[in-house]
Amino acid sequence: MPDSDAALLARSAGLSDSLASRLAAAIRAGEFAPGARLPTEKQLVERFSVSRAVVREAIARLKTDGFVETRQGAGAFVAARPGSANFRILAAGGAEAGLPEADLAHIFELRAVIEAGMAELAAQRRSEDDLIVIRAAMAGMDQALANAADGAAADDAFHAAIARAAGNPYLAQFAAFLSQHFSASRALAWMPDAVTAGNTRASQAEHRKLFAAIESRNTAAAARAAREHIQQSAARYAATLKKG
Amino acid sequence: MPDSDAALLARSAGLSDSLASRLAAAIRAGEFAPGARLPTEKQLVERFSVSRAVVREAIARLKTDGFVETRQGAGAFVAARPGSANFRILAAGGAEAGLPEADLAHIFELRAVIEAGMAELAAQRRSEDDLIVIRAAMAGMDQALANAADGAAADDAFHAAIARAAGNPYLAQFAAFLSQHFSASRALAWMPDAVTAGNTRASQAEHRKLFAAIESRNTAAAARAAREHIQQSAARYAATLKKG
DNA sequence: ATTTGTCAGGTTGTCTGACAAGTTGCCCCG
DNA sequence: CGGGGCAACTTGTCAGACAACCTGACAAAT
Repeated sequence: MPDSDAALLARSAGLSDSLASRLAAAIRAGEFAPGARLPTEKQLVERFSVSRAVVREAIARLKTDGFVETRQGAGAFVAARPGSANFRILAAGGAEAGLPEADLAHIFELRAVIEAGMAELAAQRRSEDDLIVIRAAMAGMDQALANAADGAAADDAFHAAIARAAGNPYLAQFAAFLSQHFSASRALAWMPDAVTAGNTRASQAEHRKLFAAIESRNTAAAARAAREHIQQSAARYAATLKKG
Repeated sequence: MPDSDAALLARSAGLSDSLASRLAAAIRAGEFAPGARLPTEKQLVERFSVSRAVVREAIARLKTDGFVETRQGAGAFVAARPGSANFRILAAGGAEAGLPEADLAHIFELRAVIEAGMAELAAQRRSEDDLIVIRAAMAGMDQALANAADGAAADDAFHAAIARAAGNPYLAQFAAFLSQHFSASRALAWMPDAVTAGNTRASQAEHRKLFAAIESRNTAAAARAAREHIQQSAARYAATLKKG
C-alpha cells in the first residue's frame, strides 16, 4: 500500500467498503503480518483523505470478517489467521455479480462432494420419521409435476430432510449455505419449459433413486445417487442457460 | 424487541457489538421479515439510547454478515436469506471459547467428508508435479519423525498439496478453512508424547497409504484412506486429550 | 386521463470536533 | 536500580451538520 494515496478510493461503491476491501487486500498480500499493528485511525484518515467515521466503519467490517482485532487504547492488530473466521463463496467483487462459468462448475463439484457424503450418512442413520418427511417432500414434487405447478419449495424440503437425516448440523448448515447459491438453478428446473422438456421428470427420477438407497441403508448407492443428481442438475442447468 | 429499551445494552462487550447481536437475534427470530424495512437509524438511536455512530457500526456489521442491505435515501432492509452470506463454525458465543466435544465430532465428520472427496478428485487429476510436492511433504515429515522435531508444518504442506492436486479452488479453500480449527490437533500429533506413543508413526503410515492411492489413481482407495486418516486423527486427538 | 417535471420531506453517507476510557512508555523519585 | 505516576497516544462514544439519494405527492403539459 503506497504511503500516501493520491488515487482516491472509488466513491461509487461506498467509501468505507472501498477502504475495507483495500485494507483486506493489503493484509492478504502480507503487507501487514499477523499480529502486526495497523496504522492508527488518524494515519488512515490522512492517508486516504476520508473522515474518521469512514475509517472506523472499514475497520469494523474487517473486525467482523476476522481480519483484525482492536484493543481500546492500544490499536488495531492483524488477526493470527486473517480472514479465517468465516467461509465465503462470493467473489470479492460483490454479491450481485453472477459467478463465472468455471467457478460455477467448481461449486457444483463442491456441492456434489457434500451431498454425496451427506447421503451416505443419511443412509446409515435415517430414522423412520426421517423417511416420512422425505416421502412427503417427494409427494409434494409429484403433485407439482402433475399440476404443472412450482415444486421448488418441495425440492428444497427434500434436500433439507436428507440433511436432517444425516444427523450432522454442521454438514446440514453447510449444505444449506451452498444450496443458497443455486436458487436460480432450482427455479429454472421448475419452469414450464423445463417441465415440458422432461428435465423435471428426470430430476424426480434421480430423487427417487436417492430415496430408495437411503431407505434400504445402502450407503454406496446413496452416495452415487446423490452425486449423480448434482451432476445431472448441473448439466441440465448449463443446457437450459445455453438455450434461454 | 420491545418498543423502548429501558434495559440498556451490555457495555462490557462494546455497544455496537451488543446492538448488532441484538438486531441479528431479532431478525433470526423473524421479528423483521426478509425484505422488510428496519427502523431508521434515528429511531434506533432513540430506542437504545446510543449515538448514531454506534447504530451505524452495528448496521455495518449486519451488512457484512449478510443480514441486511442498505440503500442510501431509502433505508435498511432485511436480506432475502438473512445470514446465509457466509458460513461460520464458531459458536455464537465468541471466538475464544473452545467447542463442545459433540460439535468437535461433527466437525471432524464434515472434514472427513471433504477430505475424502478431495482425495478422490486428487487421485483422478494429480499431475506428476503434484506428486513431487506431496512426496516432498512426506519426506519432511519422515525427517521430523527421525529427528524428533516438529513436523506440523510438513503435515500442513501434505494436506495442502493434495488439495491443490484436486484442482478445485473452492474445495481447497474450504478444506483450509476447516483445518484451521484443528491446529491444536496437529500440534498435539507432533508433541514428544505423541511421538513416543507411536501416534505420529501411525499417522505417517496413513499418509503413505493415501499417497499410494493417489499415485496409482485409485479413487476409491484414496477416498477410503483419507476418511480413515481423519477418523484416526480424531480418535488419537480424543485419546490424547483424555490422558493429558 | 396519462405522462412528465418539480419539489419537499425523510433516510443513509460523510465530515468535523469533542470527550471518555483504556494502553503504553518514559521520567522522576525513592 | 526499581517502582510509581504522569503524559501522550489510541480506540470508543457522543453530538451536530451537510451532502447524496430515494420516495411520494402535486402541478403542469401533452
